[in-house]
Amino acid sequence: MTTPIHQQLRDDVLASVFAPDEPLTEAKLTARYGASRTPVREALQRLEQDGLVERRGKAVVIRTHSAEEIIDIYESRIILEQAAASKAALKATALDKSSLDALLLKMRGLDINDGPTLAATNRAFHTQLWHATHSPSLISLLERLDQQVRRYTLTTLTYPGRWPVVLADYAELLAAIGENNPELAGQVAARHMSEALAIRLKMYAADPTTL
Amino acid sequence: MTTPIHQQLRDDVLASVFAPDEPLTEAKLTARYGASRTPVREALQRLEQDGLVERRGKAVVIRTHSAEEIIDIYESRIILEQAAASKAALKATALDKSSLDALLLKMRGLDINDGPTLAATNRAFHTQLWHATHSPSLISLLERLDQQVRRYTLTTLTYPGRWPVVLADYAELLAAIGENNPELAGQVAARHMSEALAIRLKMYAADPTTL
DNA sequence: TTGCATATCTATGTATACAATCGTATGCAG
DNA sequence: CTGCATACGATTGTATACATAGATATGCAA
Repeated sequence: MTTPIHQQLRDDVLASVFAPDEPLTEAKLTARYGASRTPVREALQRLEQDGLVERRGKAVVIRTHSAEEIIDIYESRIILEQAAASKAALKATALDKSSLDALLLKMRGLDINDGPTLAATNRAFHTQLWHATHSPSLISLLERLDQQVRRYTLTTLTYPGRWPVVLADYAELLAAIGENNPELAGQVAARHMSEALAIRLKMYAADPTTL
Repeated sequence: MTTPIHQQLRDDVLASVFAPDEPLTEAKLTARYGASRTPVREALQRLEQDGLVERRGKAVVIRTHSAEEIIDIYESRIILEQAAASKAALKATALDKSSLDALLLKMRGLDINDGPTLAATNRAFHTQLWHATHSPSLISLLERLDQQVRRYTLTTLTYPGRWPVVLADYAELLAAIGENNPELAGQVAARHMSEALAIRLKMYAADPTTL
């Protein structure tokens, strides 16, 4: 039931088009997207339920997360990524596996300094992995968590020396999935995500303003 | 941003007031709740995002889940309940612990045959446990999963011999939380939820119509 | 000048009119 | 009788008018 305006607005929010304190008034959005208030309101409501915006008093504003909240979400995600990796090791089809292999191959060829492409491809890899679980509930939960913090693009991928480790982790992960070893796959995923969180915390400690 | 009509409609849906194939037309709901189409539409949209209703073609109908889908949700819930128990063992305050103790005490005094009360109190216990994690993301994910299958009230609690085991499990769980043992707490929770799923599967195998 | 009361203005909440669409019934032809 | 085309009806999608509330500015009095 995702309307065009909902997609546009969500994309704009995720692309940080709006400032965190800028009120998203319905009038402004109707002008911007050329629709009437009704679809705009519905889009806003969906974004609110997705945790992307929040009501502050009467106004709707971009939702920001404290460092604690981001860490909390990240910790939940570690749990779910581990579970997803395990389940993927049990449920992945040959097609799933070859898609993941192809993605990893693609990632190996990327420019290590092209942050946005790295981030996008990395996300594609994760998404593909989630789908390899063939578990609608896991997919939905992970998409939800990811979306909530996607705006905080301080990705760990460009952290010095990180990218090769990421590629190695993924290779190990795919190997575990390839041989249907759920424990190992889950363990690798958990370690990988935990390291990402650790780097994130380190970056935050070094400069708390760059969430 | 939860409107009165949204609450009423959700309560009615969770109480199985509507048949799974009955179209929830906006006209019918405006009449039932005495509001105009706009708030009704917003309520329907929220329920759709929560996975309680779905659009079938143009109509909105109660969302039903296949046995596979219910099992899938249950498996995800096992993961999250384990995580929640672990985190509760780390984060629960003295107040959290005493609230849980009080709830368990209350559960011990319940009539073993009063299914609805058993289910309600059991849910209260779980909810309290979730909150003891002080993790907004975990709470939100668990509430989401719970809500999606709450209508399938075929609770395992009235299965012969189950209730005493439940009470024993909870006592063990609270003990683990009391001594801040996250591994044990998580393990107990996982075992508890897995057994519940196993019973559910057994009940389903015996009579596939009673989801 | 400060404090409060009040008026006004702006944005949202609600109702309803209008448009578009989907499903269905109906009629006609083969 | 069956198949398809068409027209109609019901329901949702969209726009807008109206109601309401919250914030802010204004003016008066102390």
